[in-house]
Amino acid sequence: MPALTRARIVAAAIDLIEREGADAISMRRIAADLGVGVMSLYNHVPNKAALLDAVAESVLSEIAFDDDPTAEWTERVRIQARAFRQIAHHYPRSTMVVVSRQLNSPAGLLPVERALATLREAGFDGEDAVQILRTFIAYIIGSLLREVGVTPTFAPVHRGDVQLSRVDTALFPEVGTLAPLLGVCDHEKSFEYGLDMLIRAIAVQLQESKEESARG
Amino acid sequence: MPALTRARIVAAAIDLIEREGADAISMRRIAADLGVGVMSLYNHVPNKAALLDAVAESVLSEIAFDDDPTAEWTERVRIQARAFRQIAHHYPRSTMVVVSRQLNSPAGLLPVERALATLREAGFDGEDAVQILRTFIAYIIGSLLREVGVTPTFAPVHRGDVQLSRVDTALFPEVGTLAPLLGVCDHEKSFEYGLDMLIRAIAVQLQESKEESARG
DNA sequence: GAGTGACACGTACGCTGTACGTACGTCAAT
DNA sequence: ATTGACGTACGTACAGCGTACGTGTCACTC
Repeated sequence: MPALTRARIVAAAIDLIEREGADAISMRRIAADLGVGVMSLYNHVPNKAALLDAVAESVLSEIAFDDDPTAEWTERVRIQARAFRQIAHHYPRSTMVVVSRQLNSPAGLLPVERALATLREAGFDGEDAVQILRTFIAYIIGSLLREVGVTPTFAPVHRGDVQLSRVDTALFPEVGTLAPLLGVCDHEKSFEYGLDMLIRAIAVQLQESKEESARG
Repeated sequence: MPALTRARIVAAAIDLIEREGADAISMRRIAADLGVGVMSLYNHVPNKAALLDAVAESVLSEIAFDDDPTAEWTERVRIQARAFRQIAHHYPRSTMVVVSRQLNSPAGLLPVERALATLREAGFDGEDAVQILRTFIAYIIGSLLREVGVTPTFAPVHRGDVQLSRVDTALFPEVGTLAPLLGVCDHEKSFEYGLDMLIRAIAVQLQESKEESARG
C-alpha cells in the first residue's frame, strides 16, 4: 500500500466522481476507496471544498494543448477551444465540479496565456484579446454545461423530447414545429457550429480594425 | 399566518438563497423561516431536488420579456439575450441553481419559443435557428456563471488580481502584461461585447445565405 | 355521527463534514 | 541512549442534513 498522498486522494476523488457522480462524493467514501480512515485525509487536504478545488485543478491541468504555431491563427483558436472541451469527454462527471467552482490557480492560467498569445499574434490589441477570450470561455463553459448537465447522474436519457412532442403547438408553434430538431442534440456538431460562428466573427472584426487603421 | 403553500415555500427558499447563499439552503432552515415544522414542507414538495427545480423554474419565469415586434431582428435578439441575463441581477445567488440544474419545464419554453420565432422571421431555416439559439444560450449561461461564480459566498472580492500581480511574467508574458485588464471585469461590458460579436456573426451568416440562395 | 382525506407535526434513522484527542513512527538535539 | 518534537493515521463524537413513517387534528361528505 503506497503512502497516502494528496495526489492519491485527488485521484480517488476523481475516480469516484466518474464512477458514481458528483453527488456521491463524500470524505467517507473516498477514505473507504483508499482503504484508509476518514480523518487521515485531513492531513493532506484542509477540507472538502479544497479537495474539490484540487479536483478541478487536476482535471484542468490534464487538458492536452498541442498548439501548432505554424497554423493559421483561426485554426489555432479552434484547436485550443476544442482542447478545452475535451475534458467533457475524458471526465464528463468531473466537468461539473470544474465548471461550478471558482478557481484561481495557475492550472487555469496556462490556457489563458496560450489563448491571449494567439490572439495578440493575430493582431488584436490587449483589450480586444481579453474580451474575446472571455467570450470564448463563456461559450465553451456554457456548452460544457449543456453537455454534462443533460446527464445529471447517468443514462442516455431522451432529454424531454417526450414532453416536446406533447407541447401545445398553438401556444408554442415554433417549438412544436422544430421539436424533432430540439429533441436531439449532437453535442459535437452544436459545439462546432457555435465555435465556427465565433471564429468567423472575430475574423471579420480583425479585418475591419485593420482596414480602419490602414485608413487612419 | 397564511396557509402553507408550495409557492410560499419556493419564495422562502429563494429568499434564503439570496440572503445566505445556495450552500446555506436546507429544508430545516426553510421550515424555520416559515415558522413551520420540517416535514410539513413535504406535503407540498416531494423532495429537496424538486424544490430546487421549482426555485429554478420560478426564477426563470420572472424574466421580463418586452419583445418589440417592430424592431430590427438583430435588436430583438439583443433584447431577449439581455432579458435572460437580468436574472443575474435580480437573483444573483439563485442564478447558480438555475444554471446548474437541468430543467425541462414549460417555464424555459417561452423564451425558446420567442427566440426561435425571431430567428425564423429573420430568415433562418429551422436547423440554423436551433443551432444559433443553442450557441446564444451557451454564451449567456457561460456569462452568467462567470458573473455569479466570482462571488461564491459574498464580498466584492478582488478576484485574484492579487495572484495576477505576482504571476511569473517570464512564464506567462501575456497574462503578466494584461494583468490590469484581466484583474477587473465589467460584466455588463463583457457581456455586451460578446453579444455584439455573436449578433454580427449571425447577421453576416444570414446575408451570405441570402446571397447564395439568390444566386442559386 | 361515521368516514375520509388533506395537512401539520414529532420522532427516528442513516448519512454528512469535521473538531478533537490519541497513538505511533521518525528524526534532532541533548 | 534518552528525550522531545513533529508528522501522520485513526477513533470517537457532535451538529446538522434529507426524509420515511406514524400520529393528531381539522374540514368536508355521506
